[in-house]
Amino acid sequence: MTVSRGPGDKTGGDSLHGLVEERLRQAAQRYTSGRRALVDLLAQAGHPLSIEDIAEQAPRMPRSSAYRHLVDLQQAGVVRRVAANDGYFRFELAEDITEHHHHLVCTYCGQVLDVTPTPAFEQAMNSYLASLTGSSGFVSDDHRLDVLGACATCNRARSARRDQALPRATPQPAGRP
Amino acid sequence: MTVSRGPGDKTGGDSLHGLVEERLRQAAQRYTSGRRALVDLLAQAGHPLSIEDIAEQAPRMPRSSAYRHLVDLQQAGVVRRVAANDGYFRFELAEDITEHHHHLVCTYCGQVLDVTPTPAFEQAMNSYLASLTGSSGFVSDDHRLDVLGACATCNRARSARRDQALPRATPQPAGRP
DNA sequence: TATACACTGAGAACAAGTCTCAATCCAACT
DNA sequence: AGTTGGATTGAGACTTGTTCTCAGTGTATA
Repeated sequence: MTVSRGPGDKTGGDSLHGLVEERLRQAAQRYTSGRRALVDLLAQAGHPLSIEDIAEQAPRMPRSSAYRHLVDLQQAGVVRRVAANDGYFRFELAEDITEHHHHLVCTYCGQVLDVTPTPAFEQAMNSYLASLTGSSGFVSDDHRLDVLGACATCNRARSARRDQALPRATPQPAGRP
Repeated sequence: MTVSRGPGDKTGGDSLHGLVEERLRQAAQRYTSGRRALVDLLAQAGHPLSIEDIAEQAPRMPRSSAYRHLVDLQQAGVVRRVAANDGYFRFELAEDITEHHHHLVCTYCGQVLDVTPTPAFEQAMNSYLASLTGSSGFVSDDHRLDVLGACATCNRARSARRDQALPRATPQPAGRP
């Protein structure tokens, strides 16, 4: 498997913007500069972005516009909204635009990394999902696997000083999560 | 695998309350009637409950108390808070009190069901998680798998009238999700 | 009984995400 | 070039799940 921090395989070159433009057109929407900037951000990040991340990297874009663009792009099948464990939404490009992946969620620093599963594991996953329908009647359209743990950096810090407990990321988010 | 709607294997009888009381004691907290009522609710549900579910089934309990109990129980390692795809939190008993399970999330009616994975799949999962450490340096403590799709009821409705699109659960939650 | 501290209820406060509305942009047509 | 209709945008008000505050109540220990 590969851990990526850049755009997925299918997002290289200009095919990404062509694809997005086509999907927006099918939804009777335009591919304006604001929306293009958002898609660029998501493609370059290579991992789900929070609205805070987006505001940092695109300070000129009002949040209401960012949220609206994300809704529009989601409805056009370009963006997927994922609920992280801290209760805040994060946004990423749809999997059929990048590629199927899972998330490595570091519970110490809060970082989310993308990881592409091995074919062997995806095969096991698919036969498992198929068996669900037989036993429960549940028909699966999609799945999401989040692996919780410590990223390489935090793990090094953790083993460097085993006597001290590392602080966890956002244990009790203040205000409305 | 089994799809459960009742308490997990380890929650039968009175061992559940003894275990919870012990964990609360270790956190210097009491196992009061309000907290016991919440634990009973979660154990009987057998699937993650929203604050709305809890308010329905325990109308006498103020929400502020319910939230506070859930925070306390979470800190004592009794309850786990899960972020559903609609942006609302749901609450369930910790896995080491019930048993390891995954979630079937119906994207039509919003229902969340628990499902216990097959040993074969869990074995594939474990070797996959182990391989992550080698390739990325990420050390996994835990994982969560959510299967998105249509539950048996919604799937029947979906195939009964293929010409009509079924409404999706909370596609655009009004106000603050 | 006295004391200390944990627990509870009621409601205020907070903030992520959504909605409203007036202004602006853009494509298509004349 | 000018018009027109509809999509897009920015600013800010609004909604509402969740957390915080505070005064009052319960409870264990001495």
